[in-house]
Amino acid sequence: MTSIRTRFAPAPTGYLHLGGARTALFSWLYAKHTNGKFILRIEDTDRERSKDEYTDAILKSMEWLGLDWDEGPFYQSERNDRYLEEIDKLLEAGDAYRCFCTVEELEQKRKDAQKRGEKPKYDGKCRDLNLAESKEPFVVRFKTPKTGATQFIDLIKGKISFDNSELDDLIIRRTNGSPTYNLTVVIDDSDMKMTHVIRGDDHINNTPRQIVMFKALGLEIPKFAHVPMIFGADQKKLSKRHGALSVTEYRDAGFLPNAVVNYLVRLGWSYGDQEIFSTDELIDKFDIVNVGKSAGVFNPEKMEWLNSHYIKNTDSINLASNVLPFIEELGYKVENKEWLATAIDTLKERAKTLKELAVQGEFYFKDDIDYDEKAAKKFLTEDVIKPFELLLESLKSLKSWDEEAIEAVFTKVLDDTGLKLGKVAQPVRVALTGGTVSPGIFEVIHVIGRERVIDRIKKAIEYVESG
RNA sequence: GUCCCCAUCGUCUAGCCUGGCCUAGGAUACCGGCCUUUCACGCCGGCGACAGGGGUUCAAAUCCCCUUGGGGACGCCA
Repeated sequence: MTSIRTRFAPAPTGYLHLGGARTALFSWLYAKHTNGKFILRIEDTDRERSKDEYTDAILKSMEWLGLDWDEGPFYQSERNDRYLEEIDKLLEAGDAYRCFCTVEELEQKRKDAQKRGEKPKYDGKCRDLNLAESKEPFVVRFKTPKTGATQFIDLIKGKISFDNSELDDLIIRRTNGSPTYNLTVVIDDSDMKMTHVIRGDDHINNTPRQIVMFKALGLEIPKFAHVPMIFGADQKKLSKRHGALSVTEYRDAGFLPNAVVNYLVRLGWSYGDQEIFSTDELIDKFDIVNVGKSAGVFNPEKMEWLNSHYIKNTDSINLASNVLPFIEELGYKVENKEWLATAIDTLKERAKTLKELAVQGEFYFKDDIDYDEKAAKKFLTEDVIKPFELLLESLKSLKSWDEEAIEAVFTKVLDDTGLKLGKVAQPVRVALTGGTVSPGIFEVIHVIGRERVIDRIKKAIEYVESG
């Protein structure tokens, strides 16, 4: 049995978005699962809209997601001669012909057809004229069979059939001489020996057109698997209107690649009731037969939930490098990664994104604490001077600076003052963090460190005394 | 409009192929409780779906047909 070869073939006309990423992921997983090869191909035949900037972004996004390719990236723009060669063959064999109809003419015919309630398609005016090359601009069209039907077994959708009468003679070579998508895909998928074409189901309508060309060129037809679309909350194909879309945007918002992959894979694919999958597990368990037929709605909350899961379950020391950029974005510098990891330990149960984590831990990184007005008014009152002074004294001389010892200090102060923990902890929290919400107070004290804790408590006392 | 595809909680889904174990399971979101020094986490509980109608069958979420609804494609874009 020949080994399986799949591909991802984006057009560099935009950033890699969630839908494309999922298609790439399915394709990649299927190749990995079957011990096959995953090929990356950049479909940049549309010179007007293709941009290097997008190609770079797509490659970066794939790398970030961990979707590595075995061959490529191949660029269609570099394979022009190959396409023209096949077009000539088609022309010679009478399977294609030159068409001199103008754009305006075609536009008008489309409108008329629409008016008559028909599917707008080329009427075949030049089909049997056998026109030779001339100075007039022309395109080359593929001569689609007029009768019969073209069908294929889609690995996801099942049997799909089109009447050939539905297909018109599509353009395979533009006036400017460049080849078009449906032809280049066929040649590339054949040249690159693809066994499985896994792509978005917006390509279902292209499939019969490609199959007739595979046949005309005498090429082997690959298997097809059309994965359903991802919709926005309005049930419409995911697009710019739906807000954050591109993979890089999620990276910059503080998502972990594992979380994005895990979310994407579970949208349209399942393995019983399991929700959390490691990459190795996915490679082991992924199969096209478990991909659903229907479109899925993108649900940001569930992706956040997965992200928080992965944040909680990643070692803080590993998380540190991922968090650093977000801390820097807030304008702080952190040199000591070990220390940062201890801070992250206290924050990661609470954050849905790395960005959130950095913001919630801001008091760890900044020098001067600004009090939240309400919090200060409520908690930094005369009553706290006494316990604060007691705390200061004990903390200054505390032998081992660990959470247990710090807790013991509090217990002692509570005993001496007869106050309840809440009465002391909240004011301390405000003194140290500026607000009323933070990780556990003993961990906070531990992480902030003796010098800065003492400094902040002193400042709080001064604040109270100065009214 | 024409062709193609799709249809289980708000959302992602299990179950469907190979009818009975489905009083339809899980996850997320939401609501409530417990835990608790705050907020979270965690744990426990609740809410909530087989689009409708016909068949076939002793029996249908599961098989067949129709209707309805939704989406996609109809480019010298990919």
